[in-house]
Amino acid sequence: MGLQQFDPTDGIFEDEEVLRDSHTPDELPARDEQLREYQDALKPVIKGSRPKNIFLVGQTGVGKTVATQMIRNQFTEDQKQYDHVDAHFVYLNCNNLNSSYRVAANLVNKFREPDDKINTTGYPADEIYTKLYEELRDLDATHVMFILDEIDNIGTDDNILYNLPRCNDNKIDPEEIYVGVIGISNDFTFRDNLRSKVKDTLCEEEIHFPPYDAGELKTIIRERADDAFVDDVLDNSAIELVGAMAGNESGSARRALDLLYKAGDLARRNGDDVVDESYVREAEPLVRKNKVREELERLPTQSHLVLRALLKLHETDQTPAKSQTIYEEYLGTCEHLDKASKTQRTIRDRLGQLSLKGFVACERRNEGKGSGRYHLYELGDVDPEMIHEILETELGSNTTLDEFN
DNA sequence: CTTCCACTGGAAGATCTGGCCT
DNA sequence: AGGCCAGATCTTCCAGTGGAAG
Repeated sequence: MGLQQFDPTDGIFEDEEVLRDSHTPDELPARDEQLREYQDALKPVIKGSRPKNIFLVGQTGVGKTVATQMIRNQFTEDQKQYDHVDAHFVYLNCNNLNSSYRVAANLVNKFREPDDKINTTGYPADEIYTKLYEELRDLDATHVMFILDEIDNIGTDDNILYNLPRCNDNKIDPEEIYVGVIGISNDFTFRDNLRSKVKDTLCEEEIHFPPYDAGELKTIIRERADDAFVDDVLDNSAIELVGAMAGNESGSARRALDLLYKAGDLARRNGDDVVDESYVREAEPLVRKNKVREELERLPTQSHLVLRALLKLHETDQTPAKSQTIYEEYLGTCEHLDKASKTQRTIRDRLGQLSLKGFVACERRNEGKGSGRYHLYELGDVDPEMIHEILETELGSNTTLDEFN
């Protein structure tokens, strides 16, 4: 059989990009109240006075980032008709930035050309702030609003959140530029762990984004599906089921759209021209499994080694096992694969992390005097086959290097 | 109620990497 | 080159823990 023609159309999707995370929709259903609050909170900026700091909280996939993009676009458009205000928005996703220092360094780079970026380590802490303030002074604008998405990543190191909202007090003349912060977090406890001074300034205006319920999710799905799918392809039963599933579980629109995309993808591969609820059912475990797989792959080498040791114990029916037993198996694994081994304490930390993520199940035992207190570990709710596969590629690839020596 | 086991997990600091500045 | 800086990861040390046994 010869090659088929390349054909941009398929029977299912009109524009599958619409279902992706990067897509900003024109409408944000069921978020009218939040959008109104958001606009109100930005009023001081359009008036040309000192901005308020804004804090958005809500779980993942409930529209915080999308709302911010929409508001930002609207604001940028509206301010064109006024001479007295020229606000810049600087967006930074703090994913993987676990300290104020790194956030500040990344903010500096937001103002710089690609060939002029600074490195994110090596400077004394206050120099980073000095550099940041210099960039701000050089900026030709009346306001700058820093949007710090997933700001909870910085943990308890809240320096940046202390300094930024206060830099108009001493570092930067408000005549030059006003500075405001918009913090976005999906961790509800984050705000409470901040120093109270920081909390008060950052959360001047707090906007809460609740999870979507099934009905709201269906509205969102219908809207997106209109652009994403070829007309009449998406069966109503699929919409109902995706809405119910995502609504039940997380209230996350992102999750609903992931599901919808996967269902469509399955139908396309199957050569079908209707996406109905059976495809959604088929898609659900695949979407979930994919998430787990990605997370497993991202684990550091030491965690992979620990998993490998545990997997071996699992296969020889020696689980659940004490950390001591696992450690001994781990030492054997390291030797076998010619990797440097770490101390027991480190491996205990790894086990703890694995169990937090749910890859490992942990049960505390206490047999009192004579046998003491300890933990028993076994594989968590993960398919051992999948762990095998992943370890093969992550660890096994190193052993094949031997051939080249 | 006290003892005591066999770990657990917090704290502090060592070591290594990668980068800045003079 | 040498001093300094921050992050990441790991080591060392050890007080603390919880509950059955005594």
